[in-house]
Amino acid sequence: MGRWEADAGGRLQYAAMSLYFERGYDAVTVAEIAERAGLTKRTFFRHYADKREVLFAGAPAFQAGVVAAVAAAPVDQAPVDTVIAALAETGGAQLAQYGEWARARRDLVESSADLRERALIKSADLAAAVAAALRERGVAPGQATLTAHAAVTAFTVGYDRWADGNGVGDLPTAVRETLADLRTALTPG
Amino acid sequence: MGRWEADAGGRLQYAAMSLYFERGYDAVTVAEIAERAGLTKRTFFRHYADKREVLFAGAPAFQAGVVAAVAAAPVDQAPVDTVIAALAETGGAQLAQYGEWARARRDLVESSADLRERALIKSADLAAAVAAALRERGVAPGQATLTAHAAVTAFTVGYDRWADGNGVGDLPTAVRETLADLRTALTPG
DNA sequence: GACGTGATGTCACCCGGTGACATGGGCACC
DNA sequence: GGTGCCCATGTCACCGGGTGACATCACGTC
Repeated sequence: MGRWEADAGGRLQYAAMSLYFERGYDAVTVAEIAERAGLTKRTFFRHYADKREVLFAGAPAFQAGVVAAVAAAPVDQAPVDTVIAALAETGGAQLAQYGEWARARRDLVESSADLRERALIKSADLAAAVAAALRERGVAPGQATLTAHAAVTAFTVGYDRWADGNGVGDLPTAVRETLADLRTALTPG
Repeated sequence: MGRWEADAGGRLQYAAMSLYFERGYDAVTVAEIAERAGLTKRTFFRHYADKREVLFAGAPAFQAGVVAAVAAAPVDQAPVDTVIAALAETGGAQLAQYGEWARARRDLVESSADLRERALIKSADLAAAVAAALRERGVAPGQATLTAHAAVTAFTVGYDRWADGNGVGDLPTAVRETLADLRTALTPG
């Protein structure tokens, strides 16, 4: 490897993020991203399926990590606790390092309907993968779906709260507290 | 009213649904939809913001109905029960009538990533509106967000279960049962 | 040193979506 | 019963995202 300038995908990602932050998502064109990375529009689309996907490059690795953690967890706890632990720890390992970047990225995603949609489907896909992993462990299908959705909701809201604080504090702790709040919200009156 | 052929929006919606069902979402072009409705592409975009939106024309009314039901509910119950009742009853009134159509529509949405994204953001917007309505009633902000998300999840999953059965059975009942399952899923082990 | 391979470039194209401006039928108002 | 306004629609030109087909070119291999 290394015939052309190395790490074309990484350069494209960096160029895209920089331009999105500078000008806003809508005002940036794929041709401009490619140009800044020293490549062409066509090559951009060989590395990223579309203009949105470049902001979610880490999602597959995160999902794989969570699924692996669920599969490897001991079986002596409630499924929802297994999933929350997997999300909190994988998140702490792969996401928390970005610290204050998290908030800027979150604000960017929130600024565009297209990006919000893409973020939502990433969460939905994550929930579906987690549900499948739970079924693999013998959890009833219906319970697996609901458990996965609830845990991912707790994670997403907890991550948001953590990002709101510019990444100070512990991400896993924020997630676990959010799950506790979710349980409170569902307690019958 | 009635200068040109009446109900351009409705004709466009009917033409779009027909073509989507006939050929699949991706294989249909906006120009074709407009042509079948006896209009032009430009007019389509005056009635619907984009090619996806035509499938979610009822969403604003549904959201408004749910928000109104939440606002009008008695205050002597847990917030999550208020929201579930609002979702179940508004859903029963506005959605359940479609019966077997529901499944076909659901399958269509599921067949396209673009449509799945759009469906997800509609749910997210609904949850945000419900959360706002809860805060209006004095529910703490954090609890409002989580309550709304949980209730919308229960509604969505319950609706899916109901649609899987081709719309037989009672939608509100399916939703309430799903909430009960969600509570079970979150019970600490 | 011919050859295959794989990442990139080039080019032409389709389609979703929009801005600007023209058209023409109904309606109010005189 | 004209006159003029309003507004839904049509027309046209354009931009940008996304793709298919084919060329190119550096590198490793035999």
